[in-house]
This record gives sequence, C-alpha cells and structure tokens, in this order.
Amino acid sequence: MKTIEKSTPCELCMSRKFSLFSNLTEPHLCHLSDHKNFITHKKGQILFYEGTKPLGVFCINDGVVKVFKTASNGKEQIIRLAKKGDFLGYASLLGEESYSNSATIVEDAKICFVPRESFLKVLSEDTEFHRRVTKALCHDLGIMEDKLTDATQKSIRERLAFTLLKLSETYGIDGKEGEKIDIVLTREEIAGLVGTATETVIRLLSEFKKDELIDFEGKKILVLDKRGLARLSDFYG
Amino acid sequence: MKTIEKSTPCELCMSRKFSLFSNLTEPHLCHLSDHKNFITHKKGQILFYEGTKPLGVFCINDGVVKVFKTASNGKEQIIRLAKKGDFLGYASLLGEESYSNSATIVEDAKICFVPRESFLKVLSEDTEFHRRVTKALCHDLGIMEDKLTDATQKSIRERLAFTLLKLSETYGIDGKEGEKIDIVLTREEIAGLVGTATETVIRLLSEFKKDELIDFEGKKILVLDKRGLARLSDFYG
DNA sequence: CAGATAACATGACATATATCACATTAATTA
DNA sequence: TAATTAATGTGATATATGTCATGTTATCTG
Repeated sequence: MKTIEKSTPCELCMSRKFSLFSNLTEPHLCHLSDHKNFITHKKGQILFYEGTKPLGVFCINDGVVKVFKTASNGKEQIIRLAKKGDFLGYASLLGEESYSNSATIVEDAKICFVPRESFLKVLSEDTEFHRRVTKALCHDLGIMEDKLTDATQKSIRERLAFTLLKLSETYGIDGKEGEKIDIVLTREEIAGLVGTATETVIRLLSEFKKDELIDFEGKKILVLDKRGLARLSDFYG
Repeated sequence: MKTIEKSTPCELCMSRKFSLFSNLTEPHLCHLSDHKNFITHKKGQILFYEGTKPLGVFCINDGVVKVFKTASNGKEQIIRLAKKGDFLGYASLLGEESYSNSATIVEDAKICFVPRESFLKVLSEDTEFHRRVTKALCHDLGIMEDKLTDATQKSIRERLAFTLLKLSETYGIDGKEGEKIDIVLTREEIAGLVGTATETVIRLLSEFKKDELIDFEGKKILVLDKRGLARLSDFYG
C-alpha cells in the first residue's frame, strides 16, 4: 500500500519554501534529509489515529489530508484540511500527548515523516525555528477560537457558505465560469467540515445552486457568486 | 478604578507555583518582579479588547477572568475562564497578532502585567520555559478541538450538563448538599460558555433542578448528581 | 461486466432551540 | 428609599435542522 521511494532531499524540496522548515540551516536540512522517510499515500489511507502516540511529525509535500475528530455520535468533525507545506502531528508531539485527532488522505499525497528525535533536535538547536513553531501554534489557536464562535453562533447555512468561500480561497482556480474549488470532497466530508448532517449539506448545496451562488462540475464545486456567499455567511455583522 | 499596589515579588508568589512561571531561575524571577505591574481589578472591568495590540502578558494572581469573542450577532462566546496561575494574552503576543479575543473580570482579581520585553527576554533565555509555553499552547489547541467538536455534534442540553461538570471540577467545593460551584456567573455568561441563548440556559437549568441534578444556593449552583449530569452530557458514547 | 458498495438525492416528520414579548425579582444608584 | 437598571423567569411561536426511510446514480471490485 504505502510506497517508500527515493525522494527530493529537504534542501531542494519546493514545498518546504512555504512551510515552517523554510529557514533552516544547511546542516539541519541535511540532518532532516538523512532521517526523514518519504511515503506516497493513496486516498483513504490513514496517517494516524486519535489516541495513539506521535512518533514524529508529518510534512506534506503534496496532496490533501483531513484532520478530524470522531464525535461520540460517530460523525467526523474535520478540524482542518492540510495541504502542501503543512505540518501534521506536531501539536500532539510537542504537547507530549497522544494524538488528539486522526488524519486520513483526501487526495493522493506525498508525505515526509520526520522522526521525533530529529524534529526535537532541530527545535532545540534552532531557537528561531522554535519561535516560528510557537507563532504557528498561536495562530492556529486564534483560528480555533473563530471556528468555535462560528459553530455556536452561526446557522448551518451561514457556515456552509463560509466554508465554500474558505475552500475557494485555498483550492480555487479561476475558470471562465467562476472559480472552481479544485478538490474532491464528498457531501459527507463537507458536512464534517461544517459540522452538520450530510443531508443538510446536500439540500443547502442544491439551494445554493438554485440561487446561482454555485454550480457543480463533475464532483467539484464552482463558486459563481462570492459576494452572495459572503452576504449569506454573515461576513459583515 | 484600577489600583496599583505594592505586591508580592514573583519569587515569593504562591500562585506562580501552578503557573508556567513555576520553574524560572532566580535572576529571571527578579527581572520579572522588577518590571511587572500589579493591579487590582474589580468585577466587570476590562483587561483587553479584541483587535488591540498586546503589550505584554497578564498573569492572574487571584480572581476569575473571562476570555471571550463577540460574535457578529452581538453575543459573547466565552473561550475560557481563567483563574489563579493562568496566563492571558500570550498567544496573541507570541502569534504577533492583535488580540483574538477580549477579557473582562468575572470575580475581583489581582493580576500582574508582565511587559512584552520582559516576557520575551525570559522566553528567549530560558529554553525550558519556552518549551513549557509551547507545550501549554499545544494542550490548549487540543482542548479547542474538543470544544469545536462538542459544539457541532452535541445538543445544548448535553453541552450545558458538560459545562456544569467542568465548572464543578474547577470551582467545586464540597458541602453537605452536593458540590457547590463557587463562582458567580449570570445565566447570560453560562449561555456564553455553552454557546446558546440565555433563555435556553434558564429553562434547562430549571429542568435540571426539577430532575434533582442540581440545586441553587443564592447565585451559585449546587451539583447534586454528577453521574446524572455525566449521563446527560453523553460522556460515554 | 455483474454485483456490491458508496455517494447522492428527496420526502416526511419530529423537535430542540432561537426569538420576541412581557412579567417579576434582585441589585444598583441617585 | 425611591427610581433605574440588570437579571431571571415564563409563555407563545416559528423554523432550521436532525433523523429515518427509501430510491437513484455513480463508483469500485472481483
């Protein structure tokens, strides 16, 4: 299933440019290159499970990974979608806790695994890197506060509209017919992202389509009217 | 309004024992003592506003502070209640962002303000301290993930029951008639904590009382039946 | 390619919860 | 202590959304 291949060394890795590893020293990059593990993952595969111990950090070279929690009712709450340049599992590692969430592949991915010791070595030797990691954690915390507030104070319709806007921001590619959200998510996954039932997403999406806010192109969503979605999502008070 | 008084030096501060500052070196503690600012705050006063720039870190010596976001509908979503030994505002400071939330005093508080420079100095000079801060941030992130999942997947009744359990865990003092939650929160504040409307909290609380899960003693809540609340809060699948 | 499975869709229905309006009680302030 | 204001409580009502049932379509797998 999982394939281990020859991979680009970290020094030459392009997706690194946009990641927390962007400004490491040459020796540290070499150290990571020597110890990392490059693996190709197919859609649906599992990176790690909630409750298990983190043995290192995942660094996405390409593809999309969903990070989610399984609620007591069995539904998945997607915490975030991670893409090229994103790190996974470092919060649990640095928090010295078991994984607080699970991660599975949404779009075929190339991922480097950096073992715990290597990551911690770089972290302790490069204060500037540690500072950037801290900063990223703080930023994520602010995002989670926003998400919590939205979850409790906004309607599902508002949240779905907002989710579509966010997705188009991250995965949008311009086309003649509006912006295409270039990532395949099932309705169930969108529901997990918004925090609602699959049927509700289906209904609301076709409502949005009827209102000409979006359209469908195969399995992908076309955003036709960003302002309309922004209005719906209660962007401004 | 705000009173500046002589205060215990950090070296002798008792609430420090349970805080992130617990294991600092003597010189660093002295540095903090020299530069901190001890202020007594009364209920209702504001510590900082969302959107403003953090100039330092608040360290609670005594009292209770609510950290909240104001949603677009005007309601307050309480992110957390901070108590003795807790830090405030460090995430925004370290994230190099404006405050992502606001903070006001819920119970009269004694709070030390540590200016940005002093905090950053200690952070950069004491790697172990930096590691503990990082660890705390990671832990908070996990908590926020739980909260988000609960917010989207659980009912208000479940969340209220859970909130009461959490409050009794933190502020509970044993009495003959069950455990008293020794903190005064308005129904509106409980609503902000749960993420619901004030009226809903009022109704559910009297339902809980009718079902002999809780009772009221003045403005405070008595938890009579923890297991009952745990069952209601869907603690186990 | 057939059969199985997953994804999508739609209808019917129940209900938890938000909202609005108003009454009562408690707390604050002049 | 009267007068305001804040907090609590209750009733009526609307509705968004979850749930269940069922059907259709697409996708996967042997």
